[in-house]
Amino acid sequence: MSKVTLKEISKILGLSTSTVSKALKDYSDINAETKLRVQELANRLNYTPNAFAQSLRSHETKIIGILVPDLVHHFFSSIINGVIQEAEKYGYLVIVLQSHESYEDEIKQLKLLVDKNIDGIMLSLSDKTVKYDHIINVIKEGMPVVLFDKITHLIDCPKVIIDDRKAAFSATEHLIKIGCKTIAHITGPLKPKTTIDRYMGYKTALETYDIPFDKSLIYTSENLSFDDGYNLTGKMMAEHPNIDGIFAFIDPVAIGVLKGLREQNIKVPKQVSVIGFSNWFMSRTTTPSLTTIDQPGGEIGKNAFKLLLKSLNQKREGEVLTSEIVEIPTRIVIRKSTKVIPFETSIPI
Amino acid sequence: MSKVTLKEISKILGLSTSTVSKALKDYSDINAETKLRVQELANRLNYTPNAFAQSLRSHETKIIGILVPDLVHHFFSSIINGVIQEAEKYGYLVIVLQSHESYEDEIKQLKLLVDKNIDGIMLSLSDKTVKYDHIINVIKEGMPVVLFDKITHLIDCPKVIIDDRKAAFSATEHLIKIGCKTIAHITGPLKPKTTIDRYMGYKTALETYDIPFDKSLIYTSENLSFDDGYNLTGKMMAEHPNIDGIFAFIDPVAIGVLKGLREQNIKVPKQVSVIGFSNWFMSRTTTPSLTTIDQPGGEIGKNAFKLLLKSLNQKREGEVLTSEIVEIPTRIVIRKSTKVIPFETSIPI
DNA sequence: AAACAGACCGAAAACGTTTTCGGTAAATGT
DNA sequence: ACATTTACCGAAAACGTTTTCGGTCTGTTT
Repeated sequence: MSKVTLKEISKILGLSTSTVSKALKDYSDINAETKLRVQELANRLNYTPNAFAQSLRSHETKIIGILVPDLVHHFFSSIINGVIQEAEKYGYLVIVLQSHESYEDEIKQLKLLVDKNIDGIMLSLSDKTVKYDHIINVIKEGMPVVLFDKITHLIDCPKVIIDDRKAAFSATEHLIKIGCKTIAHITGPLKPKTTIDRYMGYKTALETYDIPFDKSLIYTSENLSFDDGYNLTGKMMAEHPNIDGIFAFIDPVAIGVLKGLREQNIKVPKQVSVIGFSNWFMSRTTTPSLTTIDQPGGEIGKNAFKLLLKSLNQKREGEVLTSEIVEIPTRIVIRKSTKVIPFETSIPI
Repeated sequence: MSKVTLKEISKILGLSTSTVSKALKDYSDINAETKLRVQELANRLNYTPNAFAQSLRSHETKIIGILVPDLVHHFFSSIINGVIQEAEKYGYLVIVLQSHESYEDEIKQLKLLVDKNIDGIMLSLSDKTVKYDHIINVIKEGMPVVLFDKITHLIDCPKVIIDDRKAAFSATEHLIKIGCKTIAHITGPLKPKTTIDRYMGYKTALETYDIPFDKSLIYTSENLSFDDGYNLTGKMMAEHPNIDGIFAFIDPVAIGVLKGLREQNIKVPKQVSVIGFSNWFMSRTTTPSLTTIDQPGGEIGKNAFKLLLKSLNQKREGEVLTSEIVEIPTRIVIRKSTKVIPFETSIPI
């Protein structure tokens, strides 16, 4: 029932707790035979050290926290998956929290983690967060923090990102290379840096290929939803019947567009090519299947944990924490919603 | 930098740590003025009690663990979401672990949680798990455990389930009511109870409506995947050209079927009605959108935490832990992949 | 004036571990 | 025979909190 302690083992064996502790940790100043006796009894009694007591002494929990805007998302859940997998290798457990895209919640949840004295924190900013004192303070107190995906360069700490701008450039470039002349872009609320970067990537690609930028070809999805994409399609095609390429900043919107176009009897990709962003699970199940940009969530998670681990070690050694930035490469996944481009199928970017 | 402790506060104020501790907890034997002085200083110094020390004394962590087969799943992530939300209300944090459908991993991860002395565990069995000693032992040691979704009645503890059999019955019944005569069922590897129950629900519905059961109408998807559904479609329609209804035991398979049927130019729902199970996010984005059974993951998670909390309280009070079973209702979501049934749109089951 | 009741505070033990610093006994060296 | 090393073990402090049990003052009652 109740857990075995060092004291009990020591009492049974007529030893001191110090000796028992040292025997279990294979100290050199303990007789080999004593060690054996202790270890054998500990095994028989199923002894496991009390984690609280250890933490109290060592100031380490072997627990880290991850705070994401929203867990129920393929992208974030695969990041968490990557973190958990990597953390497991080093004996760390992971507490998961959500900010629900709320600044106040982000502050609250962060405090919860800090108060639990966990070893480190990984977080992706909420879209509403525009002040960063709560995070900067936590770092100042000596807590290792790693930012990923939704980041800001106003916080000095290790970060894992994908280059949304570069990826959006590639997406747009792909549409250009298959011959699209009038390319619309569906963007979102211009708060998160990622959304802005995708917009910029689109613009840069047009410039690079000498296609005039037309602001009226920019549409905005407020809810990042399937329905938004579906509803915007009518408006887009009415205002610009000559659109032959659409780059949506996130897959569900692109899938909504696909459905909208089909209902208007506009052939994809013959008449209009559509490309999304994120490679959601369902994007390969649509008809036609969706060309999109793959963001490897698992890789982001793994690398974020690796950076955190590095900070943890630096802290233990009393070194100053570095602020490395790791960029995870994305790639374009070409499926059936875009016209074929000869001699190429998948371009790493 | 380093955290403030009771001792430091007491030193500054010329009090003992006991007095400071009691002042902060509003004990009645402390002078009101002293309390104020202490509380004010504690606030100014940003004092927060050391969680390790508290846990060491109280034997409580205010942390619980949840072990799921696979986090990157809409169903499981929404369960976890429900758990986290509910746990937050009571000041609990949640450690998330995965068994990856492996029996060995399940054992390993469970041990990790137990060794961390967390307060309680919620788990959904891996498909491979057929022995339950590792869990029963944990319960015997006094750890509160709640099972959800993938459960077994061989473990005596609180559980949260949906009635897969009843839900599958409704799904099949719906096909029957809209006039389907030859109804195929795609099932999976018959290990998890949920899969078996869905199979049984299908059979029971046929019996109830006097439709002869034909074993050759049962097909098996090994990987629960979109591709499986897609690939099985040809075989099904070749062997049984008169099929007019298909009940797939999980949405991605059903969506694969949808695509397969379209490629064979078989009209859905005119010629064949298709129903899935689980209401995955994408099932409403397909063409035609998929009729399916909704499993409310959030509700399952919330209720599982509530049961765990009850166990936690019972343990604290020294009472014997009860083994309540909560059944979460599912409902059929009727979309466009099944023919319409007059005078009914949504049947709660 | 003796006895008593509050009011207020502190000493100390406990939770279980780890690690430093001695200490004892035997073994080795001169 | 004495000094010194080696091998082994234990005492004790420390991590930070909580709570029991007294203890010392006042001030009040007979």
